[in-house]
Amino acid sequence: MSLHEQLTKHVKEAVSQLYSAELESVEFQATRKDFEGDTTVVVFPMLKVVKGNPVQIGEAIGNYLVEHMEAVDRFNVVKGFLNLVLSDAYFLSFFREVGDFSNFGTSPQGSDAFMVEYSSPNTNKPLHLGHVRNVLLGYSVAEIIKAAGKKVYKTQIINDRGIHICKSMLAWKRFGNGESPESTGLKGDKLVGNYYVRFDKEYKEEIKELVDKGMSEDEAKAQAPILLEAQEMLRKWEAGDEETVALWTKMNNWVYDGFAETYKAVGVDFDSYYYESNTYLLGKDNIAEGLEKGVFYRKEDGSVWCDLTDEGLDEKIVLRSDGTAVYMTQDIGTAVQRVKDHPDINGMIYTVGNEQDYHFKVLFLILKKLGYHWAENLFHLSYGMVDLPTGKMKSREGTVVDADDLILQMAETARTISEELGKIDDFSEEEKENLYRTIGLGALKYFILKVDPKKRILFNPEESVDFQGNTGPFIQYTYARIQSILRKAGATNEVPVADIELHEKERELLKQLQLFPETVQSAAENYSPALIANYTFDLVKEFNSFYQNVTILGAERVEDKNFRIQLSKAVGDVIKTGFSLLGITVPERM
RNA sequence: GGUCGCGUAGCUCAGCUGGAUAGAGCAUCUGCCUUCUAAGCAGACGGUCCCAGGUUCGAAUCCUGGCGCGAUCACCA
Repeated sequence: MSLHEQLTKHVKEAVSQLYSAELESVEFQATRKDFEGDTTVVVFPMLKVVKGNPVQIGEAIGNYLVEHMEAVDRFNVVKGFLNLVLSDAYFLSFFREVGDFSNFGTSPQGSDAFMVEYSSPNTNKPLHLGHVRNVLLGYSVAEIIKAAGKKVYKTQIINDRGIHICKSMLAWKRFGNGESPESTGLKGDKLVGNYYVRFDKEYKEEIKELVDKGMSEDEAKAQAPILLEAQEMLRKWEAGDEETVALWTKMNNWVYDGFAETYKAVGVDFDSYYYESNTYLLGKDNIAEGLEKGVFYRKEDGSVWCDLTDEGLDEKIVLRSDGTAVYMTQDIGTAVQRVKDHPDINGMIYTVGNEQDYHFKVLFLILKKLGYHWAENLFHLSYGMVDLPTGKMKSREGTVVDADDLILQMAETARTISEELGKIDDFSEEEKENLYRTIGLGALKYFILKVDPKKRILFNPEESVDFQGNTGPFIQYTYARIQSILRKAGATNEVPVADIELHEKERELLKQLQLFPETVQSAAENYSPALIANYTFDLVKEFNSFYQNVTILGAERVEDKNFRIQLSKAVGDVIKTGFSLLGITVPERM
């Protein structure tokens, strides 16, 4: 039973015995820094069932708790707030019970399985900062859910077909002179991306020419020869034209190789891949099924619709009049297919930008109407755009922050700072490069994940990302600092923790450590890596304060020294676990 | 125009299902390395929580109406 559960029980008893009234629940909050106490019972809500002065009620309950609970040492009442001071024995027993903190806060895997979709790129351009946010969020949420005891499948849907893919194919065919990643030394996704940009350039020139000849802007956009040719290419692809499909396969593979490199650099992975070229025809059976069930209806022209006006939404098309699939059809089919492929799935999380909020609202509703049991557990992990000071990023116009460049740049910043500090001069070149990458990625990931996903992020490449204060490197630094202490301390893990009197800073640390498991649960329930980031930051701040104010290795009494070393190790373990949930690794030295 | 999201210190952000004098970091300014890593610690400065009503013993938080920013309203994906 957790402390709050025990307290709740006793507070209810107290109220029952003293006032013969029954409380529904007891409200707690963290005690404010300016008052003495470790946790606070709020008396005000009790006034509904207990008549009287909140201070007196607080005093009475406080006395009862001190008498009946060993964990409660003493208390004070301010207004309607009953501040409880917990006993050292309570904190020490918590610390002893956990013992090994290396997996503290995480739950063993249960049978409930979830699928997390993220990344989901187009195969006509390299990954940029927007994808980075997506990938980091998706990966982190997957790890958090895993830590909360669920089985997780990470997946993505790859948009590998369509007119936009044909555009880069066509430009390469026309202007590429047979260039390849090997011949140019370019990453495959970069090479293909260049041709996508090239297409747009040619397209714009053709439009301009046509407009100069007197055509209207709209007409010119529709009639530009290069566009017509791309559309023809798409038709050929759909018809299975050998040459087109071969080119498509070749160029997509270049892109996949490039993506794989980027994913590896970022440190994310996937358990399965779904390709739109395989799934874009899916869903028609589900539409037929829905028609039978009366979930959908057919219009005169043959198109099929879902009426969502009762839910406050519109009517939504799910199948074109010519019988072909739309985006929605495909997404219905893909979802069903995924559950077929993984029968233990009981829910799915889609990491997709907030411009698709409406789409997913509709998709989830339709899947529910179709009666799938797992449709109750669908979540759109929606996130805000990453904007630059100059405005929105546009691949076609080349105004993007490239993911690979960004990672390199962050590592460079780490190098500059590290070299100035000169603490790792004895490292080999390879060790140094690894460390710079670790720190650079730590800075970038933390920068993005500490923010509520719903909020837009303004990324200023000039000002870059901080390495001080509430940042990844600050937390990594604290971890390295702890490891340094542990190296100097030698092995003390097996020494039992004595019944010592706790220092204020030690109490604060133990309190913070205690919060970790519920933080992980809460992060999983809210799909929020930011909760983990903020928790870890608070823990680290607390530790640094402890570190600067209390000597660890220099403690006079050996019991204090042993405890402080073990406490430091526990904090290090939790930092490591917390950061692993954000996809951030921690260095032994920095 | 309809719908959804966001609006908290100069800047970047925390503030869970309403609770004490609204918190961090950056920036600015003060101190602290002969002692466990100063990417640190201790402190100062900095706020009409967008505005106006309402509910409540109590509102940054909930409700209503405005304002500002963004997204979205295709037989596109």
